[in-house]
Order: sequence, then structure tokens, then C-alpha cells
Amino acid sequence: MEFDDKVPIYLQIEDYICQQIITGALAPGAQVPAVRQLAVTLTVNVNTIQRALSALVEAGVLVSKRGRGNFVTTDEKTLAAVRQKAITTAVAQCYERLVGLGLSADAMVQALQDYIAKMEG
Amino acid sequence: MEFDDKVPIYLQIEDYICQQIITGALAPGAQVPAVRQLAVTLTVNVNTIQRALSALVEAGVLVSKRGRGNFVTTDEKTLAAVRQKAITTAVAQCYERLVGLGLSADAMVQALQDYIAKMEG
Amino acid sequence: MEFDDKVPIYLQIEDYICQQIITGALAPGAQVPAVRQLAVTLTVNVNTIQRALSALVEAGVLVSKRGRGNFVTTDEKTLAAVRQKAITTAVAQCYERLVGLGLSADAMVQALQDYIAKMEG
Amino acid sequence: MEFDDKVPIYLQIEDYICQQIITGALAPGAQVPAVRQLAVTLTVNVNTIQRALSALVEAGVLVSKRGRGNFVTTDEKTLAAVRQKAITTAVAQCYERLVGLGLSADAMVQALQDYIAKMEG
DNA sequence: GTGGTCTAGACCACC
DNA sequence: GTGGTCTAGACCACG
Repeated sequence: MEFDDKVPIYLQIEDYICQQIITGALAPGAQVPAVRQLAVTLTVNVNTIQRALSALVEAGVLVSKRGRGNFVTTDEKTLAAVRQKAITTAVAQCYERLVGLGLSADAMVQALQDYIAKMEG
Repeated sequence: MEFDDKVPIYLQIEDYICQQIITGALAPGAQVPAVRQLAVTLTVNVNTIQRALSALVEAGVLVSKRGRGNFVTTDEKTLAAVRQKAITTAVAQCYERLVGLGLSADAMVQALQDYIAKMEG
Repeated sequence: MEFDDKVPIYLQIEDYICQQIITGALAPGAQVPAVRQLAVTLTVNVNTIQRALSALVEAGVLVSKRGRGNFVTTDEKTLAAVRQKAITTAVAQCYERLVGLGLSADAMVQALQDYIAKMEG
Repeated sequence: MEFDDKVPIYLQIEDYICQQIITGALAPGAQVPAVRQLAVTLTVNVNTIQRALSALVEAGVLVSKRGRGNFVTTDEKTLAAVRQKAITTAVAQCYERLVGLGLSADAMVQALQDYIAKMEG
């Protein structure tokens, strides 16, 4: 995995875990890979992983079982919220920036469609 | 102006200046407010402003005239590139994140339209 | 190390690092001395070192690994380009000045050979 | 005329005047253009011109006649020295940098010849 | 310990 | 007054 130097790695890892959950790569109730395992696969320090997981536990997305590991919550409301928040955040950020650049609603949609066409066409 | 803690202030200032240029608030050839002035209005240290402006000078977006101030380039190609890059960057970031979340092209466009409707409707 | 007052220290440090790389004192992939270490040995402020290294990172000559240090790139193309640019820059500057003084091509070569003879003879 | 932002303009103007003298564009005894005239043609502030001329007067290259202007010295020794110094300085700077890059004497001469061939060939 | 960012304050070159 | 450079010293993210 690649990290953007300009934003804290632990935040990027948070997003990464959420992404795994949303896409189903990490199913509800599933065990999250061990901290040391994640540290290896993401080539990141253990402390950095810990920080990211702690935040997710705090948010209720993961539940930590002492001595056994971390698990994805099975609470559907929380999971739905995670998904919705991830999407909204991405879209909102884009919207704000494009508004700042003076684009109209139509121009925004057009810009997105153009980009999608370029990437997938 | 408000700054996001998670990304370097000097980068946000770069974006801010570019935005001013793109929206026409800073016309081609216009003088950029004095470094010390910007420092006051943005409530940021002079050096931080300098760092942002230096990068823009390096990129050719601004030209620095010693003892006189910084000015927006009049080179149309550069200006067009600035605008295009700003839009593409915003859209690309959004696209990448939504792809990571498993959204289809249609779902992406829908999500954007929904958000726009919510904000502007 | 000695610095020339008339040109920014950070630029001289850039050149110094490049020189170390070109001569092999800093091998490809090798770790550059810590910022604070360089600051001590070059008797220069840490920020000044940072500015020089940042430019080299930007240029791809160095790669920065957060919390671990700065390393010389292993990309051969980049390294070759660094070497070539350093030589060309030095020669070009000399050439331009001598042309401005009205010297012929032969006179230039002669002047260089004379100087070399004086220094090494 | 173009100036390199990285070295003081007044030094570049000094070099420029010396160059004019060496190439004969300013003959021995000739009057140097008025300060305000130079300021216009070089698009530089009057004070900056003054500073450069003062240094040359100090060095004996120019002689200042109150109320009448500045004139190129007619002292042949001084003029010869100016020329020699200009050449030596250019060559020495190049030599030092190439030595620092580990080039042999032959390689230096070769690099210069290559560059000349590229420019004039 | 290592790099990255920011602040505060100073000095210089130039207009 | 304007930008450019440098210093000193602090704090944060990361290993």
C-alpha cells in the first residue's frame, strides 16, 4: 500500500480498514488481522497501527477483545453509518473544492463523468 | 480563513491562492497581496506564506519581482493548466476513494448529484 | 565547510549533497546524515538543511522515509541526470561568461588548460 | 538584460560593465552612460546602479568626475588586470566545481570542448 | 531519534 | 515598504 506523505499515516490506515469493512473484505464480526501482521503488510510501525485501531475501537467500528484480537462490529447501524460517512466525506470534499473553483452543479457532474470515462473507458 | 489541521498549512495556502486565480479574484498580471499582509489576514506566520508563494513561483504560477511584490503570471498556458489541474485533482481524489469503496460509475454520479441537491436544493 | 555569502546557503548545500552523491561519498540507497547532524557539521541551522533536502526530495534525488531518514535514490536515470547536470551547469556558466568577454573557442580551452596547469602542474 | 535572482543584482551589473569594457563596447576614457540611463536600459533601480558604479570607481576601473559623469580609466595596467581577472574568475570557478565532481584534467577540457561544440557547432 | 511543520524575530537586497 | 534568507526554538508524527 502507498501512503500520501501529506496526511498522517494513521488516518490513512483508519480509512483503509473502513474500506475493507465496507467492501466486505472484512465481514461483520470478522477478526481484524493481528497488529503485527498489519504492520508487516502495510510496512508501517506497530505503534502507528495501534493508533489507527484505537480510534476505530473508540468509534465503535471495531471491538477489542483482550488477548484475542480486534473484531469488526456486528451492529448494523454502525456499519451502515460507516459506509454512508465514507461516501459522503469523499463527495463533500470534492464538492467543496469545486464550488470554490466556481463550477456549476452541471459542470461538476460533467467533470466527474469525464474523469470516469477517462479512467474506465 | 480556516485551516484543516491534518494537512500542512502551506499547502492549503497554495490551494487558496490558486483558487483566487482561477475564480478571477486575482487576475492575470495582478499583484498578490504583500507577504506580510497575507500573514495578517490569514493569521499565519510570514514564513509559512513565503513557503507557499515560493512553490507557486517555482511552478511558474506567480512571478516574483524583487522589492516590488509577487504577481500572477500572464502566461495563458500556465493559467489554463492551473485550472485544469485543480479540477482534476479534486475529482480524481473523489473517484479513487469511491472506487475503493466499491461504487459503480453510476453510483458515483448519483452520490454527487444527491449531495449537490442536498446542498443547493 | 565554507559558504559563499553571495549565494543562498541552501543552494550551496544542495550542490554539496549532489557532489557527495556524484563522487560516491554517498552511494545509491545510502542514508544521508541526519538533518540535525548535518546542521552541526555544516554549522548551519536545521531549517536551512531541511530546505536544501526538501528540494532534493522534490527533485527525486533523495527519498524521505518518515521517521527513518533521507536516502539517496537508487534510480540510475536520476543519478546519471544529476551528474550530467552538475557538469553541464559548471561548464555552461563558464562558457557564457567567456563568450561575453569575447573569447574564441580556442582561447577558452587554452584558458582552462592554463589554469589547470597552474593548479596541478 | 536578464538577471539571476540568486546573486545580488549590483554584482551582476558590475560584471556587465566590466564586460562592456573588456569587449571594447566601452573604450578606455569613454563616458559610461548616465546612471538614470543605465537604470532605464537595465530596468533596475537607480540606487542599484549607483552601488555597482561606486564599487568600480573604488576599484579604479572607473573614474568619477563630479557633475560630468563616470569614465572608463585609461590606465592600461588596470584595464589589463580587469580582463585577466574576469577570465581567471570564470575559469577558476568552473575548475573548482569540476574538481569537486572528481573530473580529471582531461575530462574537464573534454567537457568544455563538448559544450562549445554543442553551442557553436 | 528522525524528519516535517510552524512561529517569532532578525537582517539583507532592492524599490 | 517588499520579498528573500537565516536563526532559534518549539511541537508533532512516526519508528
